[in-house]
Amino acid sequence: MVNTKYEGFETPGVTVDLVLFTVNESRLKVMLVKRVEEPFRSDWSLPGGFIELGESLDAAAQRVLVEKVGVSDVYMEQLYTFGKPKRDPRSRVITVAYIALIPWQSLPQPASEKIIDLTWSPVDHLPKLAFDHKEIVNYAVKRLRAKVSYSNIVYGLMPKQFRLSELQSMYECIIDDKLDKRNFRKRMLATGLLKETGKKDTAGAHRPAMLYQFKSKEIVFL
Amino acid sequence: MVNTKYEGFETPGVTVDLVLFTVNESRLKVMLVKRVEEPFRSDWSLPGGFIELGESLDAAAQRVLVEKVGVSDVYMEQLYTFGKPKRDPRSRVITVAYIALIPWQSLPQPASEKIIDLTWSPVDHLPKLAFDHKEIVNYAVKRLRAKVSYSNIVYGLMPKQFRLSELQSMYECIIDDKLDKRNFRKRMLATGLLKETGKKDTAGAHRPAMLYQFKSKEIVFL
DNA sequence: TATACTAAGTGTATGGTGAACACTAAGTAT
DNA sequence: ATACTTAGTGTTCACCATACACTTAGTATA
Repeated sequence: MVNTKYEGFETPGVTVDLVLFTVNESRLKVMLVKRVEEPFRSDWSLPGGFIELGESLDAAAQRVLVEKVGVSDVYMEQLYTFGKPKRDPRSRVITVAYIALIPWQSLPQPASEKIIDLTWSPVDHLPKLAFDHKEIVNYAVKRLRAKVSYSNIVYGLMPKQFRLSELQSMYECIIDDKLDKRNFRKRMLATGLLKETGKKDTAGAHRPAMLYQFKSKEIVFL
Repeated sequence: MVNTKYEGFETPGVTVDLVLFTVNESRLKVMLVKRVEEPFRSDWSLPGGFIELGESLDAAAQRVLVEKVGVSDVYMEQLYTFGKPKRDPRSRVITVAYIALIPWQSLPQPASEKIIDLTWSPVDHLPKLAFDHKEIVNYAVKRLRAKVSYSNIVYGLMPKQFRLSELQSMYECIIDDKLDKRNFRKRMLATGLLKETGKKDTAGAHRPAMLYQFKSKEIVFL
């Protein structure tokens, strides 16, 4: 904090931007929206919005999530604050970036007229992005990949019940590497964070798999 | 980013606040400055300041460091952004908090007339702090303690050359726990980040110790 | 209804890493 | 010369991560 009063200073704008992750078709993807205004008109960008005065940063991120994606109650955490002076060519804008995770199954089907200005892009084949959004996405991917290895953060991408093989391929999509099945199962069950549901998944022409779920929604560091 | 223009919105103030760590008298300490104005007049607070329009967040943090502490070229990283609506009772202020590390030996001696409004407080015996600064400090301590265990971030607190026993007690002060001498030395030397200087520290009535230094100033994750 | 197909599910051996643990070495002070 | 202080050094053991291949239980189809 500082002793100086703020009146008389020209003040920067403050936004939140969301890096919303999902996994679909075995790819880690982020949500992008098409800009309809200059600058960067018709480029892709992260969903975001200016914070409102009575609203905390977390609340602003939640609001943007509801407004732009139509979901709530997903895992979200603050990522980093980006504030280079020229990141928005119009005026000084500082953005507090958030990561959010959403299971593909939980996504609402977008209305058909809106689908054109919303896309899910694989993180390793991003299109040109507006502002410094590519930098933000890359930073977010780095954080997510790191966090996957020392926490159970993937729960945020899983449906309520799932096969262990689905959990494994979720890990594999995120870290972009293969894992050993037996070791993976041992490690996961050893955490004590999973419980059998008793139900079996009988889909597919093969032996049915036990369905599991997380005991708790809390994120835990291993 | 968002499509809406920002003109016409009442905008929040944006500051940077510094959690500046050092270790002295075997205690992990943070720098605090006494407030001279309302609100929280004569309470302790973190050094900070409003960002200027042409200035990046990192640059603002550097500037505050130079202005308030009189040092530069120290390890610094962005910590987190705090933005609860009522954290400043006067008006909406969002603060981007930074961590900085400085070896005690590198601190300039404060001019005697200023010393009264600057103090170094052990992190586990903080006085009452202005705004939400206690929350910020606690978050910073958590981050520092975690990071110490998986990186060589302590280099930021060490003088150029040091005995391994000094390095060990630096770790011990930060994590507030004792370490085994032989295991510590093995682990540190195994990182390959240290090199012998060839010099010995002959101070003290005992066997002289080899002086070491870090090969590089880069922070490395182990 | 037998056979092919697919994914589920399971155990062991090995190498590496972290933790516990105590004595000798090399100086200074008295 | 003796006491004192910190520097410096190796080994054992328990645990964990890794590598690795076959049997099981269903469905599909010939």
